[in-house]
Amino acid sequence: MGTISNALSLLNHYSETRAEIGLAEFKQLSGRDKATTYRYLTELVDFGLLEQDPVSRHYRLGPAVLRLANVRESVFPLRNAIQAIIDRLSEATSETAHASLMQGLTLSTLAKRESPKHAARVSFSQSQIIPLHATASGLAILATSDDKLLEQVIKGTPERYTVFTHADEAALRDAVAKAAQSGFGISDQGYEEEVYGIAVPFFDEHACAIGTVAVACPTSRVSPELTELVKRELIVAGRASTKTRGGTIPAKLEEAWSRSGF
Amino acid sequence: MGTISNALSLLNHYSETRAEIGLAEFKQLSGRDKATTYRYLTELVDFGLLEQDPVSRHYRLGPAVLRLANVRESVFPLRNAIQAIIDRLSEATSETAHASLMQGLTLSTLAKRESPKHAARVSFSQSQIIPLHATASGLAILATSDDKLLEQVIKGTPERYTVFTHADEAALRDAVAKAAQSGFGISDQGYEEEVYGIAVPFFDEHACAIGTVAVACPTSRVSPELTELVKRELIVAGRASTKTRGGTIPAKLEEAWSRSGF
DNA sequence: TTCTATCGGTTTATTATTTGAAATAGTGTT
DNA sequence: AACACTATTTCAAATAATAAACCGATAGAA
Repeated sequence: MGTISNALSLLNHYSETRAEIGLAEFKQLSGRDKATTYRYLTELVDFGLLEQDPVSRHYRLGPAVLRLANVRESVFPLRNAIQAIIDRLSEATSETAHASLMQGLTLSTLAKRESPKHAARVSFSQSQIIPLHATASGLAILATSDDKLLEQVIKGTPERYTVFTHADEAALRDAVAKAAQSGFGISDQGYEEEVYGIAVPFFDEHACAIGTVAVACPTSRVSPELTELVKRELIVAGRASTKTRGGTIPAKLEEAWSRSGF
Repeated sequence: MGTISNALSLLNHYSETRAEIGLAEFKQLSGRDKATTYRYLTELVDFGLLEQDPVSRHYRLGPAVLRLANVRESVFPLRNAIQAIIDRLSEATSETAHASLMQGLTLSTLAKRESPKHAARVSFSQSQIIPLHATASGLAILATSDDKLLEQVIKGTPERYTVFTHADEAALRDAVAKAAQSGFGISDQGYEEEVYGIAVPFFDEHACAIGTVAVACPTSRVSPELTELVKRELIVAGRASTKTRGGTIPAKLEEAWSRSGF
């Protein structure tokens, strides 16, 4: 750990519940010399990563973090980052992977990749609008969102796509409960015949599910080994997507995953 | 300038038009040794301010900037609210509007919007660091801040950007005095040719100017009607921004505005 | 008031770390 | 094979960190 890392690590002491930190407190937190801490702070202020309250003389996160975040988003929006995650997910599982973003009461595809490993694979339209009640991604969202969302979906009289679709209220509630319990949204031919999907959501800074990453494969290829691998990779992808967004994963979901043995 | 400032200044090379930068390019840009540059970069990557593309090995702004921005916004919400104000301002004036925050002796862009009404419009880089002496926003700040700020700017030998830049002390003092008198910072091609800007500051709870809202338009489109409209809308936007921040507008500025007939 | 303690900020000499330049390896391109 | 680039090493020279002391302001207690 060099000087830069030491100085930057000061920034990690800020959180939603810690907006301002004074010099003495920083000296305490970092364990370094007061003069050094002070020099770190003034350099961070000079760059704008921190700013100093003129009256309390305490330090808080500065305008530069906003400026940099603006640049990153305008140049490297969420989509590109998620695409990379999806590519990796598809590569690791040798199956079709996709990411979607919440859009009203549906999900819209954000990125996808079909693995070239298998000729028989699930194909996805980039422009597809995905219903919440009939897909793995939808169940993952419903299981980790406010209950009001589920009630809205039920009120909208979910469409039946296949004989396996959870089109009636009881079946849907049951599927959502199962997803909440396991930490994975799973759809066995609920949207299209012969397609088995597994999904996990990713989250924004309020631990609110904003989208999903998912893997879809032909039912003929489903096996305990494959689902185990897919689930493991989905957790990685879900974490990465959440991190990219600067979000946090709710503790409930982490618990569900560890209940499921991950 | 210490190590930290040197390392952080690498981040300033990113902009909307520069998403990824490689090691050799950074060495060029920073003028430092290759090994040092490399050490800087790896430390910035470790913290997450940068991330490295696994294939091109180039560096781009990392997830930490989003995380930090989220923390700052959740604890000190400003950007989202100001963005809405800027959108409205741009909509109402059919011109490019932007907001900036004080950062040391410069301003850093917080939000912007270009009106789609005109094909010929002023484009703004989100990453831009704005000098105080040459821009409408800067003059608005200088006119409503402690005189010490102006003295510091003068001591810093203001750079000349165009033939219109108030680069000498007398011209700058005059421009600031005019801004204080009228209540508006105005820059006629002081920073960029063909760009006319008008700005008003917004304030914190100590009636201290912390940022600006501004409108920029091509000089060819400037007219009494437009400047009148822009000024009216700027006052609205400045009040709204100040209110969002929980600040108060100094009586002096209110008087200047009413002197100007608003 | 005066004494004391705390906090932000600054200085100093000594000690420890970082830097720069050059040399070297690996990698992918032309 | 030559080239351009990232990555890593070496070590004398340059720079930063440390600890301790000190300043000035502020706040509370005697």
